[in-house]
Amino acid sequence: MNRDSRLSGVLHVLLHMADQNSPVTSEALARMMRTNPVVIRRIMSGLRDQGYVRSEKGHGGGWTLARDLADITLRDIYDGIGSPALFAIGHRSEAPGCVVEQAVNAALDGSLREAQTLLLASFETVTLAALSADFRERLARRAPIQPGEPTCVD
Amino acid sequence: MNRDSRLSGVLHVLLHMADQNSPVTSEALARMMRTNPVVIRRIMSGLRDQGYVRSEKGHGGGWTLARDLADITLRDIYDGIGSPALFAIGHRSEAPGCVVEQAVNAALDGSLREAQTLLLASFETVTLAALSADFRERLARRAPIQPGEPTCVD
DNA sequence: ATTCATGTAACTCCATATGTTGCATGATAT
DNA sequence: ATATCATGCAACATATGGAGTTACATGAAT
Repeated sequence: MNRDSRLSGVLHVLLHMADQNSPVTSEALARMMRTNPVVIRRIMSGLRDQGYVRSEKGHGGGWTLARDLADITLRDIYDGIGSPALFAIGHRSEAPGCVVEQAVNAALDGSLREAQTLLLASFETVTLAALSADFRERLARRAPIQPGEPTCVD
Repeated sequence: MNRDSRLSGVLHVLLHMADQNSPVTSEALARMMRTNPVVIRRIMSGLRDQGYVRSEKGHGGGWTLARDLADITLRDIYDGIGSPALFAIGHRSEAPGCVVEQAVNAALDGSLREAQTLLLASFETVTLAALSADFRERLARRAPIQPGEPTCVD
């Protein structure tokens, strides 16, 4: 997986899970994502603790969605994975002694805070159901699909 | 210097340069930023090529601003250092074969593009002159300063 | 009991940013 | 002229963090 792609990766996993009616194993998800099962468990553990997904051990075990897709927004998932830093640019130091630095921080903070507010609000307007619908539409436009045919080659 | 702090660092350097009426050496700037002179030269080379600053060799050499502070915005500097990635979250892959991934990318792209537009527009409204004025105001509020006294301990 | 699946800690691997060294180039001072 | 000062730049070293991997424990279904 690329760098800084946890949110993207988790969304990918969740949508694939939504497409199944039985639990999906970490191994199966890992194959889809071209990564390691442990990585899947790692990025899903937060979402499990927050009640978005369930995991079960043993035969027939694996991961299942714990909520309706319509009740989960991108914002929920973003928070669920621990609200990682949104921006790649930031401060040199948090509490600078240098007054120049204080002025720079204040200016950047202002702009970044504004953008962050907008971005998170935007995340709140997108549900996983909407993403799934978009997915199905793209699929239909692309090619007819047979029941049981895999929808992911990545 | 911290990670992802080029913009912040460059702004810091520029404001300190603005405070001097003679060229400032990379070494002096490096001391202020607690880093290495070569790092300073590295992050300044782009700005020099774009005409925001000048560098001169030899005795009395160093860095000088090539434009009025009022004519430089945060956006200019951001572009000047090469328009680095703004966001810490992104795609798993650019041209995914998986339709699920395409839908995820499209959704994230929409939100991110929106936020990026706002952020860059915000950067355009802030001039270095405004930053410098803010710096002087903070300085005055803090403590009287003697002529020649250093204004930076970072 | 065996098999399957997750939970988790500890480790390796790797990409990237930063820091450092060394030397070439050019400008100024004496 | 020559010594000194400063940037320009390439090459290398180091540090950091994310991703991947291994190993083993736990618990559920057959």
